[in-house]
Amino acid sequence: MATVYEENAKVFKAFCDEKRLKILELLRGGEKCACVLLEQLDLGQSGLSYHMKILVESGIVESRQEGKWTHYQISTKGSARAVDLLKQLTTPSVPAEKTICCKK
Amino acid sequence: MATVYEENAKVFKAFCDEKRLKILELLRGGEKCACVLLEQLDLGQSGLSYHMKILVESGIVESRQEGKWTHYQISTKGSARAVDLLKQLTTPSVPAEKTICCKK
DNA sequence: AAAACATATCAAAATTATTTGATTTAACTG
DNA sequence: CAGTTAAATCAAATAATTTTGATATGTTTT
Repeated sequence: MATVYEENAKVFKAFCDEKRLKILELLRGGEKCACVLLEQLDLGQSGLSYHMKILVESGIVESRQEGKWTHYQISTKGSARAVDLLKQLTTPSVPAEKTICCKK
Repeated sequence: MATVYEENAKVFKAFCDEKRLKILELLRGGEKCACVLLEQLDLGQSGLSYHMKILVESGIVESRQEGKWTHYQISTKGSARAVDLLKQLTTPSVPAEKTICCKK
């Protein structure tokens, strides 16, 4: 089983890579078929598939099969969850402890 | 010069790694000296330094020098910027284009 | 059913990130 | 000023990610 750290890291993997940010930018314009992404990106077919898998597993993108085509779109829910998580990870835990350290 | 994709990816690198998430968790409890982080984490001195550099460069953490000690804390501004950026990266661009593709 | 097509998966190679130990830099201490 | 300490930097080793090309899977078309 994955630790909570690994689970959380997975969400942000979506945003850690240039290629994936380009894919997300395209998806901001609406749902896209893999074939459309492929012709707009400097990526081979298996490379696109690799990145789409990471995006889907992060929860930020969802896919919809239609015959032999796969359509991808940004997940509103997944994105909202990522925003909440990011806030949580950077918000002080309530009683900000006074750490005494480095006594000279 | 770095692309905007690289710049944006850098922000989220902070959250992509288990060790860095553990560091952020500690910093949620308030400002900490490197020496304190070191004794709470399974990391060597140079390893901690490596990760702190990535965290500082992401803008999520800020450092404060005090004599020979370095103190780290979560940056409120940097975190807010990351949240805004995340929202931006996942929000549909205004007129959601209807993409026609994959005509059978 | 065979051919064509879209996408996923696999394995190997290439690239990038992380860890580790040694060295350096800078600041304090006596 | 010599010695000590905290943290940064460097280089080498290791590990993880990404790319690439080949093959597999599943769907549609003929």
